[in-house]
Amino acid sequence: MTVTLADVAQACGLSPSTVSRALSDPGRVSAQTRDKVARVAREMGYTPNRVARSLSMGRTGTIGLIVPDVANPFFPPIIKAVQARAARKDLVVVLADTDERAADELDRARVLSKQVDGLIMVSPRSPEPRIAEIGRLGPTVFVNRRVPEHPSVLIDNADGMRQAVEHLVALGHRRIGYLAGPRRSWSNQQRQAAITEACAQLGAELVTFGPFEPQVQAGVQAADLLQGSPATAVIAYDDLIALGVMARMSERGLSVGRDLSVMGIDDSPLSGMAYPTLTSIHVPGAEAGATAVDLLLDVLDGLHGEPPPPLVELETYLVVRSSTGPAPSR
Amino acid sequence: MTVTLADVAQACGLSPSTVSRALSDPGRVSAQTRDKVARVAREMGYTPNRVARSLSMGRTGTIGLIVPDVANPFFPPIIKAVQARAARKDLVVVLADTDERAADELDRARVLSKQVDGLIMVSPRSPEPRIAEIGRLGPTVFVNRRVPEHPSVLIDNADGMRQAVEHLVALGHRRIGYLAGPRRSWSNQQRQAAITEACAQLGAELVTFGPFEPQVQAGVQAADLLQGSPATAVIAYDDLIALGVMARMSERGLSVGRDLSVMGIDDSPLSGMAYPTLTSIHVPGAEAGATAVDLLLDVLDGLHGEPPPPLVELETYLVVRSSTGPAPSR
DNA sequence: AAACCATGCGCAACCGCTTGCGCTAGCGTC
DNA sequence: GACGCTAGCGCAAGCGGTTGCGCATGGTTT
Repeated sequence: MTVTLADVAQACGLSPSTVSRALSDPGRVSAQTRDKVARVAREMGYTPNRVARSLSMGRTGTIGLIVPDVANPFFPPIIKAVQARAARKDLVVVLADTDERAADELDRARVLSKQVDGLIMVSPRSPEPRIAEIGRLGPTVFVNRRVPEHPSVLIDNADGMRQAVEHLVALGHRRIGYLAGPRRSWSNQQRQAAITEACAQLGAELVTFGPFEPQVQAGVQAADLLQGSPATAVIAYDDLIALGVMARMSERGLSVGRDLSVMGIDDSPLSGMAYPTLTSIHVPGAEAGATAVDLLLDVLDGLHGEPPPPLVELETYLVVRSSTGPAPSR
Repeated sequence: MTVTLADVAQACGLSPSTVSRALSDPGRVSAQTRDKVARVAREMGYTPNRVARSLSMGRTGTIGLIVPDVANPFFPPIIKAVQARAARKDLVVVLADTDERAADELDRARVLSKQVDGLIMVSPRSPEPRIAEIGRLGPTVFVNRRVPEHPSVLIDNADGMRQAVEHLVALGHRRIGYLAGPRRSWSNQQRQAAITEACAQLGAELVTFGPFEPQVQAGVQAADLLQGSPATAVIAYDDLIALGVMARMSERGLSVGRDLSVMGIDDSPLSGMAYPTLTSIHVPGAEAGATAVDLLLDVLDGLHGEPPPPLVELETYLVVRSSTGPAPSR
C-alpha cells in the first residue's frame, strides 16, 4: 500500500541505507545516485514514515504546548505564534488545554513528554514542586513563569504597570483599585507587586480586590464589589475581567471612562473591539510564543555545552484607549 | 537512562513478549505474572515508548486538527472541545493553523497526515478538488463543510437564520442587510442562502454587502458602507464583523439597537462582553468539535464495514441580546 | 494409561528508518 | 607495480514495542 524506503531501494537497485543517505545526507553519495534516488522516490510517491524515523533517531519532530485555556483570548496569539514558528522549523505542535486546572498540568505534561522532543508550558498554575517535576520530564521552556534552572520567557510587567499608574495619576486618580487574578498565577504576583510599588512611588493609594478568575463573569462580580469603594480607577488582572467590569457598569448606567476608569492587561484583540475601547497594557504574547520555540530549539540542538538557561524578558507598554479618563471631581 | 520493556522483562525473569501482554492484554497471562509485572514496572518507573508502539501497531494515538485561525474567537471553543474529547480517549491532538490561507491547508494536511491516525479539518477554505485530495490523505472528518464521501459535522444554519429574520421582522424591520463572509467559505454560502430564503418568505428586502474577511476591521469598513443604505438592521457573517460595525457606529455617535440593529453569528463568548451585548445566532462550536472526534473514532475503529459516511447536523438558534431593537420609525 | 486440550509463556519476525563499520574499486604516489 | 588513501555503498544491528505461532506443562477425558 504505502511505499517504503526499501521499495525505493529495490526499484533503484540499491540498498536501503544508500537511499536513506541519498535522501537525507546528500553529500555522502555520488551525484548520479542522489539524482536517481530522488527521481524514483518522487515517481513512486515515497514519503518517509516519520514514526519510524523518530524511533530510530530518538527525535520526534514534535513539540508539546500546554496552556491553561485556549478560550482565553490571551492565549490564541501565543498558540498561533508557536505553531507558526514551529512549522517553519519543520516541527509540529501538539496542544493540550488544562482548563485552568493546575492539577492537570503535570498529567498532561507526562503524557505529552513521551511523544515530543520538548515542552512549552505557558502560564502554568502548578505549585513550585510540581513545576520542578514537569521540568524533569524533559527539555522544557516556561512562558510567563520564572523557573530556576529552566529557560523561560518572561513578561516584564513592571514597566507597563508603572506607565499605567503614571497615566492614571496624570489623569488625577489618587485611589486605584487592582482586581487581582488567580493566586497561583505568577504573573498576578508580578503585576500586583509592580503596581504596588508604582503606586507607592507615585503617591497613589492602592486597594486590591479578588482574587478573580480570568473570566468576564468575574469582572461583572468585581464591578459590584467596586460599588462602595473610593477607587476612581481600576486596573484589572486581565482584559476579560476588565470587560466584565465595563459591561456591568454600562448595564448600571454608569459611564466607563468618566464615572470610573477601567484598564485591562494583555491588550488582547478584544481591547479594540469593546466599547468604549479598552485602555490596556500590551503584553507581547506572540513574541513570547515565538521566542519560546527558539529557546526550546536552542536547548534541543545544543544539548552539549549546557549554557546557563537563557531567560528572556519581554517588555510591556501602555496602550491608551477610551476606557480611562480624568478622575471625576467629587 | 530510560527503562524499556526489555528491562522490565529481565527484572521479572520473563520475556518481553510476556511483559507486553501482561501490560496490555491482561487476559492472556496468569494472574501472578500480571501482578508481578505490574509491580515491577511501577517500581522501575517504566513508561511505554509511544513511538515504538506506534511503529509496530500502525497507530499513533494522535489526531490532527487544522483550523483557519486560532485567534478567531469562533475556533477556540472547537479546539478546546476536540482536545478535551481526544484526551479522554487517550489521544493527543496536533494543531495546525493556516492563517486563513486556503493554499496552506493541503500542505499542512500532508505533513500532519503522516503522523496522525486521522484528521479533523475545520472550516476549510480550499476549493473542491483540493478538499478531495486532503480527504485522500487518510481518515478525515470535516467540520463546517459538506464533503461527499466523508464524514462531516455541519451547522444547520437555516433554522437560526430564519429565527433571526423573524426576530427582525417582528421588530418592524423590512430592509435587512447581510454582511457576507469570505466567498470561499462554505458556511457563508449556507448562511446567505438561508437568509435569502427567510427574507423572501417573511417579506423582507435583503441587501448584501461584502464579501468581508472575518475580522473586526472589516466590520468597521462595513459600517461605513452601510451609510447610504436603507437597511435598518444587519446580520453579519460573524460576530467579529458585527463587533466592528458596532464599534464604528458608536464611534460615530449612533446608537446600536436604536438607530441600527446589528446581529452577529457564532454567539462567541464575545457577544456577551460587547456593549451593547450582541444579539447573535448560536453556533454550537464545542459540540461540533466533540462530535468530530467521535466520528473520527468511529471511522478509525470500524475501518471494516464502511457504513455510509455519517453526517451530523447541529442546530443553531437565536440568542437575543441588546444590539437589536425596534426599527426606527423614519 | 494413552490420547487430548487448554493454559501460559518464549521465539523470532516485523514495523520503517538510521548509522557505525567494513568492504571494494579506482585513483594518485613513490 | 606495489602500496595507501578516499569516495561510494552495503551489511547488519539497532530503536522499543507487538504478535503469530509453536512448545511445554498440567489437568481432563475415555
